[in-house]
Amino acid sequence: MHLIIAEKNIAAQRIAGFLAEDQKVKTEKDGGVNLYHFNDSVSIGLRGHVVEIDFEPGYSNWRSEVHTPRTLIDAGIIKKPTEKKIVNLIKKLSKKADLVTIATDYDREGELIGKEAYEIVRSANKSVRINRAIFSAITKQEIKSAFENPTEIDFNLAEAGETRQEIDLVWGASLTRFISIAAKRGGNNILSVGRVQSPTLAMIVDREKEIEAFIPEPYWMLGLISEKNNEIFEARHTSGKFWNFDEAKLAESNTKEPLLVTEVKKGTKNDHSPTPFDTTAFIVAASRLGLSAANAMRIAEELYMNGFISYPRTDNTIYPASLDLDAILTELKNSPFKNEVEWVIANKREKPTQGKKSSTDHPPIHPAGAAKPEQMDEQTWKVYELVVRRFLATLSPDARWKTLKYLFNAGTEPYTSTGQKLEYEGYRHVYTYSQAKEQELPELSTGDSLPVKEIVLEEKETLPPPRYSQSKLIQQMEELGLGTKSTRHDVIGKLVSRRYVEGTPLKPTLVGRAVTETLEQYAGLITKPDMTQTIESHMEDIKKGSMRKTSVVNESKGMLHRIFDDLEQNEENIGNDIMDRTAEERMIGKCPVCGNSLMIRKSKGMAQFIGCNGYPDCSFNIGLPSAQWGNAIREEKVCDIHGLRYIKLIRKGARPWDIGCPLCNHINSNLEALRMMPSMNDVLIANLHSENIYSVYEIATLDINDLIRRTKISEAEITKIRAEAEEVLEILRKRSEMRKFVRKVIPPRRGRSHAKVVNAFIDDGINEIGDIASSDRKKLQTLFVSEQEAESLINEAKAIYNKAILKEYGVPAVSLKKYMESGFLSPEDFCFIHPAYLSHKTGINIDTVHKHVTKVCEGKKVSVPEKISKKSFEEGKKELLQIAGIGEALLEKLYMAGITNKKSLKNADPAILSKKTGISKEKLEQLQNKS
DNA sequence: GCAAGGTC
Repeated sequence: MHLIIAEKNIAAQRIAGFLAEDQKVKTEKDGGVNLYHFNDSVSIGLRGHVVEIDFEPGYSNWRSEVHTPRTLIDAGIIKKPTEKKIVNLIKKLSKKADLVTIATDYDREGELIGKEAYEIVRSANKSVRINRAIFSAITKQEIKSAFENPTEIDFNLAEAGETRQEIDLVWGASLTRFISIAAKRGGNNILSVGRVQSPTLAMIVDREKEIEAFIPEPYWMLGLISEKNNEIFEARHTSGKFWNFDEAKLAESNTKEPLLVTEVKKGTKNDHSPTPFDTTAFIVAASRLGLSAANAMRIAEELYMNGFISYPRTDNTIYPASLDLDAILTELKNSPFKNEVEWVIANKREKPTQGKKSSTDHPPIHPAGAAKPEQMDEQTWKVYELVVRRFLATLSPDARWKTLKYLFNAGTEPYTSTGQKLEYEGYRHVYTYSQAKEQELPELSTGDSLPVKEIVLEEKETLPPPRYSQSKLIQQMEELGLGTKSTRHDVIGKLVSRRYVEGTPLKPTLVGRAVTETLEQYAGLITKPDMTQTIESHMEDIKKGSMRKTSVVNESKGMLHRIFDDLEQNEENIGNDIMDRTAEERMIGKCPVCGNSLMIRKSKGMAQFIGCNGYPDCSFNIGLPSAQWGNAIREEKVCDIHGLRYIKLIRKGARPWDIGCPLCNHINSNLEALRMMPSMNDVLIANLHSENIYSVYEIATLDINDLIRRTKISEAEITKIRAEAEEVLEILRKRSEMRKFVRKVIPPRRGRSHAKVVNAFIDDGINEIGDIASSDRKKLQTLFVSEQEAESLINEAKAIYNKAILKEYGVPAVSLKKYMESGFLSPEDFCFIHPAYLSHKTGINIDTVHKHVTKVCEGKKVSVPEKISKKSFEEGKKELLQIAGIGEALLEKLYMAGITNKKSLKNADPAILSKKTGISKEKLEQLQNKS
């Protein structure tokens, strides 16, 4: 059997299709992994890397005294599978294979992924032949020739990839841990460091500093307005920017009518058709349609998976010869772009355009199938259309512009005007995105003498360089060799999620700045693109065989050790410095009570709140929703009323939760509860607010003398208000318990949030779980709850309610659990089921059962059953079991009816006993006779 | 919990 291993499922599928020729390919699914069988071959796709490197066990505790961040440098490194199913499947298939072909992508990572597959195969089959197929596009022609001329895995190239992996892990993990620990940050707030992310962040920080340091310079632009045959046009002074006002003024005063045409230059300008899309060019073009880099890639991947466009991760801007461009054109005739396609066929340029980069792994991004707008959402269609139009443009002739330039004299001053007109639209017929504009000028001849209608001297200022847009940053990263086509947009996403940068365009946060500056001071190497460039050149050497992984990695580790010498000596300073410089990020304004700073604070666990920096002297604070709903961060916007920064909660994979002004929010969310107090009125509320008391909780818990002093209300009155507040708190506590309960029992539905249900309950007077327990199904059904849900709500509520009551009566929790497990759920069960049965079923000692029963019956005010001593209970049990025909099962039934010994059995009325126990009358009489 | 690189 011939086993073929591709880099991804879709490649495996297409390779099978091409190699099978007219044979049928049979798809088999094995644990979510596809296998493609044809002839005597099986093709399977990896998912990129299926193994990952990590430190050997023992290094996972960040706070370890022994395994400090520095020790990661020399820690052992292991490979561990990340895709166990695929790895195991390959092992299984390898045992049956007599030839294995590695058909991963033809680039460095592809070679490493191939080597990973090779090692998996070898671990299961020591002797099978393993070769390598290389191809730069998954076309029939390339695949067939790759499999007819297989080569061997390039282990040097794969080793180059492993070198990069190890250096990245060791540097990234050790520095990330060090700086996070120094700045006392953990969990969601760690400070990450990496070969690619740190220089990228530094670029954004540097740009921000340039902008801050920028001093605008004034300059002046001199122009005039003239006309010919009622056609108005502008001319500008040939000096362009005047940096000196006096010079500009002089030129202005020397400008005199008439405006004499001294020269007319006519020409044409070639407007080259755009080159094929690589990933970066695609992202740039998509950003002009308003898409973020990550969105553009997500949509492109979706289009690719559906067969509408080719593989979107490529560095290639030259179509490979094997790509059948005419076939794609033919296919596109079935799309809404039929007219454009026919125009391209009729006007096709001799050779398609090409860019500078040809790489070996994938062709440029091009359409792969005809789509219709109905098959996808609007945005996806826009991206598809972009890819189609770009493809068509690369086959279309250049556009041509007619250019026109006039030179003038006005007095002693030289002026000029330029115009351009599209002479031949060329590719612009199909590629409608770029916006070069026509500039019309009237027809003039040398010697024409024209009026000067107006002279315009404008003062302007130079502008700072712009912040990076995502697409600009990606272009810059590519230029510097940072990241790859597949990872650049992710890196930006990482900087955003670490809260190093924010906004569009990208602006560094204080954290981003502090980390960059710290790294620049102590570990400059990791903040510069040079590190990547050095690694790249070493990888080139490893690939050629003139260097080995160990020496490159060891040299790199040596440098890292020297960095740590410095870092460890300054750990405290570094930590304090970062903490000081980022504190402001958490400040949201002045405390209304004492004027100190209010800060976003986190307590242990998920709790977060806004607290005063003056704590413990000032205890003003505002609660925030738990961090499970997102990390609280401040926004730019400031509240008009309170002067506090707005707050939002951010969480991975969720929309941000806008809190707005935390104090406004705090006031509003407490108003309803305040009004639940009978004595509350607007005057009292205003009084409390003016003292910065906003919640029922504060009224109930603040020091009473403090309360009196601040509100100037009499002690008697305050005591009454406080009692009311305590009652309201109790109601709120029960409501919140009920809210949690409802959330647990019934699932949310579209248009029916838990809040909606609970609010309907409260409006209807249902305030606590006990109210639900005593409610009826019909009533609940009018409150957004289905019949079934109503039933389970009531049942569950009863269980909880009963449990609470039993506890209150004094049944201890441990025993209660045993009763519940045996199905004794309500207080009634305790009073009306015989203690013998209770004891038998639960295994609880009869004395103890009697104690519990007594407590419950007294609590319920019903008579307590007669006590049976343990001794007589045991003896009775022995007696009964000695009677032939009575076993454990029958004994249980007898206990249910209160029969606990031979005597009570003998004296019982068999008819009544039969009813109570379900044992037939005849059988009972038989037993009575035997006893 | 950490990197960067694949892919979904």
